[in-house]
Amino acid sequence: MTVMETTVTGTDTCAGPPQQNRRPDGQDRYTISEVVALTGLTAHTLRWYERIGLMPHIDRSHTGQRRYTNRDLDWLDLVGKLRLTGMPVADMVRYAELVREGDHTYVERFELLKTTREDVLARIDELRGTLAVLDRKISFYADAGRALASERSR
Amino acid sequence: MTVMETTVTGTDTCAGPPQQNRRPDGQDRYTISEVVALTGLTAHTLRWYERIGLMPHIDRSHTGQRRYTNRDLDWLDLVGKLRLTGMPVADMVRYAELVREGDHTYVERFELLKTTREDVLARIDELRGTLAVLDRKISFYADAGRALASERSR
DNA sequence: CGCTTGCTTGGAGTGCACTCCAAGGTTCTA
DNA sequence: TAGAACCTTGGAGTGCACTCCAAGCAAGCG
Repeated sequence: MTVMETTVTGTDTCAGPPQQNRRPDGQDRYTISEVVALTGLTAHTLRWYERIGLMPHIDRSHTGQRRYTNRDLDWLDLVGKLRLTGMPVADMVRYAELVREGDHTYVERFELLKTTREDVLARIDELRGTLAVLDRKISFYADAGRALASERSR
Repeated sequence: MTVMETTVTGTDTCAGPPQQNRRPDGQDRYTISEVVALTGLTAHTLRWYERIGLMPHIDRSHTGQRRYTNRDLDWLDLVGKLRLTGMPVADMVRYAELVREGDHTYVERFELLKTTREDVLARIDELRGTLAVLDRKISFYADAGRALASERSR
């Protein structure tokens, strides 16, 4: 047995803080509307994620309705975070493919995450730059406002 | 003469750091391709900005070609910063309208800038949150990689 | 059982921010 | 003065990330 089999295979979760409102593993078969409530995504979006390969194939009830597991919710949490970074959906799909392809893709996943991290840092810097401009203009308007007020009170 | 007339009317620039590659005021009549070179925007986008009211009407040569001024470049710099904040174009158009409408809109402009500032701060926080998740996953992959390497060397 | 609410599908539609096109006039350099 | 490069317009097209639709089956309740 290799290290990869025990540590990287399958889940790719390396779970974060424990999630609220979940059922214990074993009874974790959520309907799509429960997942809507838990994630804030729409049912449309959940089905669309599945169609484009951003989700694994979701388990189905005997009549064909989707039943999501805790693992699916973990994956959606990660996708949510990646989406917040501004990562394009196509890149997230690529990451999902790498996970599905198995252990031999772990270097590529690692690189993808590091690149994303750099992008986030760059974006934060960019935003700090805009903040400087914004603050300059805001204090300009504040000064103008104060001057106007003293003008009025004369 | 009111304070507003001298400080807020017209330019709305409250200039930032001096810009490179510009001609002195008075000889500032740039063609669209010069503005493309200076701003990194495309000519299409510059014309589109004008059409939707994000730019004031640009001065024209006697044959109808656009001639941009230093003031137009200042405005484009501000628009670029606002765009970097993620502000929707429609909101930037709204801001441009307020500037055109004159001094009595200055409170609304002030509020808009402060709201934008709050949005930027929130976005930075959000990105910091994603950074935490990213760092956790990255160190997970790094550990898996190191473990695999020592496995191989045995 | 009937009723309401929920879930299914493929495909079409939406909103945003550009991006490009055709057909023709303008400006510059040799 | 010829040719290349640049500029003009309205309107159509693009790519992204959803978002919605119609028509029909499924689930839960009195």
